[in-house]
Amino acid sequence: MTAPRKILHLDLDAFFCAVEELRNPELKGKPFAVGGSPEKRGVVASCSYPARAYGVHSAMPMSQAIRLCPELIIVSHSRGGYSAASREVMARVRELTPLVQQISIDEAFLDVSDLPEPLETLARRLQTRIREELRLPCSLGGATNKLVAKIANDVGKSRAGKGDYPNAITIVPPGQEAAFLAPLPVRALWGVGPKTEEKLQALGIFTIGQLAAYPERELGGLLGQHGWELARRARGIDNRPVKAERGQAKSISKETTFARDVSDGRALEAALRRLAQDVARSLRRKGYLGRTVRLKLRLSDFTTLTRQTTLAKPTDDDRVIAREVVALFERIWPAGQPVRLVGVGVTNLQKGLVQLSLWEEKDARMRDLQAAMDALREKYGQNVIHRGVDEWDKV
DNA sequence: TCTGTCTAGATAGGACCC
DNA sequence: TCTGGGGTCCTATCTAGA
Repeated sequence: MTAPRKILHLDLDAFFCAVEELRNPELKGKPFAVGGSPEKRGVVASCSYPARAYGVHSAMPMSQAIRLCPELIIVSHSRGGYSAASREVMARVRELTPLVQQISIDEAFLDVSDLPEPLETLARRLQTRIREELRLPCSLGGATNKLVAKIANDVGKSRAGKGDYPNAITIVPPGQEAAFLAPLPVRALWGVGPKTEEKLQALGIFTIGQLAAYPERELGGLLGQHGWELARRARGIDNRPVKAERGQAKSISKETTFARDVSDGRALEAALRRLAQDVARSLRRKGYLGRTVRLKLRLSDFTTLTRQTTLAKPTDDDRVIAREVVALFERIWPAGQPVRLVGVGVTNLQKGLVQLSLWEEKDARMRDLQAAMDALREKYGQNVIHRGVDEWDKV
């Protein structure tokens, strides 16, 4: 019989807020939220624990957050700097074990089965190091699998005292998985969102224990493959490995919500072209080509339409993506209908060797042009610059 | 040549996650 | 009264070709 695995789940507490406090210590102890502005229909990306005491939570519309907490300080999340802090944390995590699966900017799973120390000791050591070296608070959950480790962490954080960072450590011993999960609401289970919760409640299932006791076959009949999977998870069974390598991206997209709904066709088309440019730039930066171009439209009543088209050849070209997405838009937009959000995405990705060389060639030509401009500037002075910019645009 | 069946791929939408 | 952005995965339906 193999020994049970030892898995840790690390979550940086109110990560964006913690980074903002490092940048501006005056925020400490005050109710503040990082996110978009209420005028631009922004939502809360992260909020401080004093703000949470007012009922503010992430994903809440910022306008609603302000109503709940009128003295709420809003910090724009466009200032960035979070990735650098995240990299610092992950570097320390990888010093403990190379078996790290980073699942978002502020979360990771660690497989520490090969280390001799107990989970709690390892969790405490990592937490102390991140706090002392980076001044960032974090919580950890530990168990024999990823599912239970994550839920343990969520439970530990929610049980911590309100008003300050939780800095929690919660370990579920081997064999105790199902008993630990049983009293928790089904919503705590990975893969149960508002819709599935509603369906389960209609069956009289409110807790994970009730879900575990429910006939598996009936769940499968009601929810398909998802039902079978939930039945296993409810018993604390999860054999998924901690995947240290990051898989290849499946899609790249950009979208924008207008501050006010837009019904002017030309303005919408211009927004789509800008997004197509952003997507193409992102593809090139990451070295991908995409073959399927996807349009997303959200109307003022929140109905969301998507249309996609598959190209004969994969691309990372702004003009091709813009052309396709505008054609899709013209096909489905009921002229004059107010639009709340537009999005452009590319799927069917592959690594872009051919196109990349074209861009490299373009870069080389730009470098040549730059060298020529420098030489001219040296010879004739600054007045050659405008001519040079025209040449640049042609490239 | 026409029709039915099967299958794979494309498409659209939904649910969920952080 | 409101409901972001960037992803992944799943399912139902449509369609084209064998």
